[in-house]
Amino acid sequence: MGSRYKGSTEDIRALSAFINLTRASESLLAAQGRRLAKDGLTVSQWGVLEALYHLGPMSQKDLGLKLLKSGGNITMVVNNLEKRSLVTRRRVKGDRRFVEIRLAAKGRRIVERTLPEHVAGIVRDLECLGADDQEQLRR
Amino acid sequence: MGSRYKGSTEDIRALSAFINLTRASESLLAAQGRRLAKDGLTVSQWGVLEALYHLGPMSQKDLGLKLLKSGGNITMVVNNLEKRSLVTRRRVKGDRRFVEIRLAAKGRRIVERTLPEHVAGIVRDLECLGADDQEQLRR
DNA sequence: CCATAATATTTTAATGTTAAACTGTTGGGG
DNA sequence: CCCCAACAGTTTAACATTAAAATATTATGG
Repeated sequence: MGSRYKGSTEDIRALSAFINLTRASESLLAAQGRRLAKDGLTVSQWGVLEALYHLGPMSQKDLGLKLLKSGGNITMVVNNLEKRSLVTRRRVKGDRRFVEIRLAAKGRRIVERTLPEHVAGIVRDLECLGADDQEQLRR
Repeated sequence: MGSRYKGSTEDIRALSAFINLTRASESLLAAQGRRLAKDGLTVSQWGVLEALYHLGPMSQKDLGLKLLKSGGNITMVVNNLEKRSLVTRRRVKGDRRFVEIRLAAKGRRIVERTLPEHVAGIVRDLECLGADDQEQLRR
């Protein structure tokens, strides 16, 4: 949004807040993307791997709910992870509609090797904000 | 990011702030996307139209700097706007490397018709935050 | 003047993203 | 028992996004 909209004071305040929130978020996400790219991963792929690592195997449906993404999107991201043998797909016995996604050994090794570094990156990116600001962000 | 990472208190605070910032931003952007979809526009297309409306004709290079997007991306978004006659492309006399993008009459009408409504939407989405919070967001 | 570096844009290949249509599978009501 | 609604996943079409290679144009140092 441009900064030249001629509106009320509240309008300008809201637009400015919107722009800054969006810019800050994009900037953090881009920084994380650059770090992940060094390990050949995208932000979405990392989201899936980390969810599986912390929560265990789950269906694509659950991954979509967890990551707030559409079913079609999860299919695509899981495809790309499966191609590289980072996760496995298995039809669920008993209800063959579901597919259970599971971290493969290779995927688990990558998560365990890179998790500390990626957490450290986020902490570093956010340390410019004081602890109070970070708390505030969690309103 | 999952909420189960076993790390220090600062780690958890930073991760939590990161998640909330990202979620909030995605949620606002999604709401704006839904509003824009009613007018057949995407968030990116709206960004270009609004920049041209408020700042006047400019090169794709400048659009990219303004919107923080890659050159290839601007080419694509402008293509889609050009197809629908919302903007025009013109090689710049004097330096034919540049392409000047200009709001077409149809594009200008759309912006003028929908700008107030989209600004109102953002204000509405952010009014859950007090004025102080919005100010804080502009740190 | 000219070879070459720099610059703006386009193209390409890969991934992400959604909505909507489509394919199987399951469960329930008649 | 069987039809059909509900549900999980896949596919498709359209758009977004980037990095990197390719094109075209301009500027510049020698």
